[in-house]
Amino acid sequence: MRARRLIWPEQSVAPGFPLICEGWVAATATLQNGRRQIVSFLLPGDVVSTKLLFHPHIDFRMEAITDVTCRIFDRAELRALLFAQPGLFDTFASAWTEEKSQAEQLAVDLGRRGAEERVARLILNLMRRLEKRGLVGRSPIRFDFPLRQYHIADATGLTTVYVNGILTAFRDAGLIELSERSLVVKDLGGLKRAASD
Amino acid sequence: MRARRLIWPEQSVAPGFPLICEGWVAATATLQNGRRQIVSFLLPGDVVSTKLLFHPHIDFRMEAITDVTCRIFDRAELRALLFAQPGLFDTFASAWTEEKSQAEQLAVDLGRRGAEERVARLILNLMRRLEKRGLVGRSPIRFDFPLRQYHIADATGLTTVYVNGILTAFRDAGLIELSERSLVVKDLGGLKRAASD
DNA sequence: CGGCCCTTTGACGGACGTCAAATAGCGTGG
DNA sequence: CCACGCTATTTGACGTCCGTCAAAGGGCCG
Repeated sequence: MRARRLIWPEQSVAPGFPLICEGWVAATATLQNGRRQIVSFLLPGDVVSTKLLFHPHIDFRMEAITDVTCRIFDRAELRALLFAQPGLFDTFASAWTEEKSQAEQLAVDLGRRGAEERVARLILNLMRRLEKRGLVGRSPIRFDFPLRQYHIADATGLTTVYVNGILTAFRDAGLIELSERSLVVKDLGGLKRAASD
Repeated sequence: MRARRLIWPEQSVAPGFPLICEGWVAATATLQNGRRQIVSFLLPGDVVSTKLLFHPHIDFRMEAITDVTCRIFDRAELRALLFAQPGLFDTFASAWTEEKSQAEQLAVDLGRRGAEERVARLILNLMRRLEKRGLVGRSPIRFDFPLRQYHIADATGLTTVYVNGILTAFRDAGLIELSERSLVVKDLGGLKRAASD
């Protein structure tokens, strides 16, 4: 699927159990007044949502940030496999747990953290998730970062204008470099400190 | 367990798979700087967390709001039962899905809604959940509401002072009556409007 | 009756949003 | 290859929502 395209609209029915192979996807909620909140980013290797195994209903607008390829499994088939293989079920349970934990952490961040903390934590979270996939380069710490500033704003509950100020502050403080859809963490300790983490 | 007592501290190990029989519980995250965020309220009939079936690790501080009684099931036993009875698994999957959905909705509210909306939505959410259990009286719409204003503040990411202002505004607008740990919704339509819902 | 916790109220401050305009990138078509 | 238009970034001035601080009532329990 092409970048910046809607993959699935809100309240639609998923065609099966999709897994992201390449690219980044945003799961976005839209309110009446037009405000948007990104509930999660899906990275390569991520399942769209574990709940789709049992409820084919998509809760959020799914939007391709980059070009995306995904593979769609058959629900019934996969479900049968899950019950047949004990180890596979545990893997699935872990993914499930991880999803919920991410959502709860997001709520805590949005409820009780300041703007800089939120942005710093978003960057660090994405970094950690990409690290598990071997998608982060070491010395310097570098990874693909296709998010626009409005993605960051929608994910952190801020405005693009304010996010922009925070990013330039981070740059000026020598914490990160960000250009060409690529992010370099120049001062990991400093960034973690900004994230209170 | 007695009201206002800690049931389980953060990062502890649950003794099994607990179900709340009576009373209200708050699942709370605490940050270094002392700020708190309530991630969910547990009402009578709620499972503490579906993930405890597979990972006995408690992520949040569990605090009794009222006196609480709960029943603790054996993990292994329940897990076996789950795979044996097909219908039971679906019920479980629904509870799982519901938990995640609640967490995501909370994130959206905290990220993109104003203070009044958040408070109104909290009240309506609790009302809907209590309704399913038959714990809401009709004409007038009335239910037990044991939350202190600081609970509301911690759940909505606000301060007690500001929450207080909102509640008096709701009272002055004739939307609710709140006293003696009991809440009457006097103008459901108005409250829903305040919640943009 | 006294102490503690909770609620209520007011004045003030700050973090973040809004509005606006200029600049910079980026893709598309001639 | 250049020109054009759209979209994204950047910057500044100003506004507002909500937080902070402080103090004065209420309620409840010992």
